[in-house]
Amino acid sequence: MTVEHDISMSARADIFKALGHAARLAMVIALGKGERCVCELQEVVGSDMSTVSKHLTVLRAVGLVEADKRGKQVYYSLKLPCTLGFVECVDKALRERGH
Amino acid sequence: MTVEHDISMSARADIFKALGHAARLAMVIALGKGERCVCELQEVVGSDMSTVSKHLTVLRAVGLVEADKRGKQVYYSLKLPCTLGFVECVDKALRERGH
DNA sequence: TGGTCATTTGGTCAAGTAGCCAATTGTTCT
DNA sequence: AGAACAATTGGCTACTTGACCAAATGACCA
Repeated sequence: MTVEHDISMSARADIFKALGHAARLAMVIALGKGERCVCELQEVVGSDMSTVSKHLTVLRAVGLVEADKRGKQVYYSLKLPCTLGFVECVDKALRERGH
Repeated sequence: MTVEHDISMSARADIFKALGHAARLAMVIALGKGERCVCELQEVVGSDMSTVSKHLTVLRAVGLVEADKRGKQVYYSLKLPCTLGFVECVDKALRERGH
């Protein structure tokens, strides 16, 4: 068997849903290069810090990222690096049909 | 470089978004085993056929699946099989924290 | 041609999501 | 203690989504 069926379909879908937003996906890709604090991620996506923080809450809720508070800053890191592999496959498909 | 940055982030995110719904993800997983007509997919997810059809429109719009009309039926097939690989990785993570 | 079956489309409504601002929490520095 | 900074939370509004029903399309069969 390749794909398991005893895991809730919505639990799986929630992970995709969390990645289904340009800002959140951009942050996950940035985290692929190493941990970043919220203010650094804010620069990546360019929106209000409160918005960034809420996006990070979504990513944390599904276990895609992990938060580590150190001093005044909170550092986020990627817990599911295989996400980047899928992004590459998606990119390949998008390139093939000419973005 | 591992992840390209000249491809629109929202184009990528739209693919994740399309997968971010239990019914759509279930259909994609079912299509991983081979092509299926809409009525077969309807049995997989159990909702109204019009709802299933709209979900399939979403998947088709982002290029995840392909439609082929043969006689009265429309057969859908999976265009991005690497999706299944990511689902497996997601499953592994979900299992590790005890679904 | 008329009927039936598979699928799609249009419309409506309830529910969910994203963004911003303002206010709050918690930490460091003086 | 009080100022300054990083991050989170609450609240509001605008927008998007999902589900169902009803109606339309399109293919096959009698």
